[in-house]
Amino acid sequence: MSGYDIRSLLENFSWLLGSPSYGSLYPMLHTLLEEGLVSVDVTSGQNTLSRKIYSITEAGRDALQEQLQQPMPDVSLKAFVMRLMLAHNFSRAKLKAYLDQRRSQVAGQSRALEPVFTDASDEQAARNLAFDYGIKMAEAELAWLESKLELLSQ
Amino acid sequence: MSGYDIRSLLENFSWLLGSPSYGSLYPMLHTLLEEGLVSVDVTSGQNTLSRKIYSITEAGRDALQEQLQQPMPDVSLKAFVMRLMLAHNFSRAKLKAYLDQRRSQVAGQSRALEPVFTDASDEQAARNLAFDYGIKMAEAELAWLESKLELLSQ
DNA sequence: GTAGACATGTAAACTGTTACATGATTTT
DNA sequence: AAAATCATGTAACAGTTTACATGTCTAC
Repeated sequence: MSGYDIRSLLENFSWLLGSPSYGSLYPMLHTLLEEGLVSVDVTSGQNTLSRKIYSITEAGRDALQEQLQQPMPDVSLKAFVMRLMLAHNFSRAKLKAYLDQRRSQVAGQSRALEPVFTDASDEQAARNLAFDYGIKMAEAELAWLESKLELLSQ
Repeated sequence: MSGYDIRSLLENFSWLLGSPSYGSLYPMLHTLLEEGLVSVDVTSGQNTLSRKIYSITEAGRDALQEQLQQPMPDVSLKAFVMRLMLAHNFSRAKLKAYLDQRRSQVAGQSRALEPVFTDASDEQAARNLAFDYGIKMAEAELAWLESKLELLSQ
């Protein structure tokens, strides 16, 4: 994909994982190119329009695989969605293990939220919106994980 | 609250909105103090333990109110959760309008995702996990918004 | 022909994290 | 008495955005 394409794709998910600005995206593509993790194919139109189509190389795929192999350092939603996008680089077993891991994570986060929620419930009902939201979103994610894990175990 | 307390609270939501490091949190509190948007009350223990309890000032509350008044520049989940936490600074009507606004936003984001989802569905089933996740999370959030809006309209 | 989308790129400014430094209190 | 947690803070570094700069293609 081109830098423009990557940004457009990521833009669809901006609410969940944010999307990089061109000021960080283009320099990063240059760096990856230097490191040989991606290759580029410049498709010129009639005139001087240069559309640079980047592709991942074998070395890039290896580096990605290695990254995905490591335990997730960041437990944020953003990190999860990013890995979900790269899920085709997982084997079926790896994907299952990953979703399993996410399930315990979300369950733990939800449990950690509950005491905070009930402790403040008498004072400010409005403030508890965020807690309620967190718990409900965690529930929804757990339901989604369950359904995907069921599909994978068949 | 103290800097430590603020971080602890935000830590509970780190998966949804991330929580700042002390390296950004403490300097920010110093800045707010200089600007008069917060005041500080130093509670010393027996020895030299300094626990600094920060409180929002009138000027701070005004500044916050003004911030919340403005249309949200950032449509990310993080920005939404942050505003939800500050919801007690909204009037009932403002809160309702805000949730309404969020509803159209999420509905739009979900709609924007759907074509991308179906377009690639034949190729890589694994990659579509992220799209499916996005759509299901949007559905769950819309359901949550509906329930809260119903409560507010009573 | 012009407005909007497509397309790439750089540099300054800003924001944030990481690593370090210090010390008290509480729990085992 | 050691370990974990509570508690605050700074400076170097890393990463990102914003603003700028440039030019093509497509639909009206």
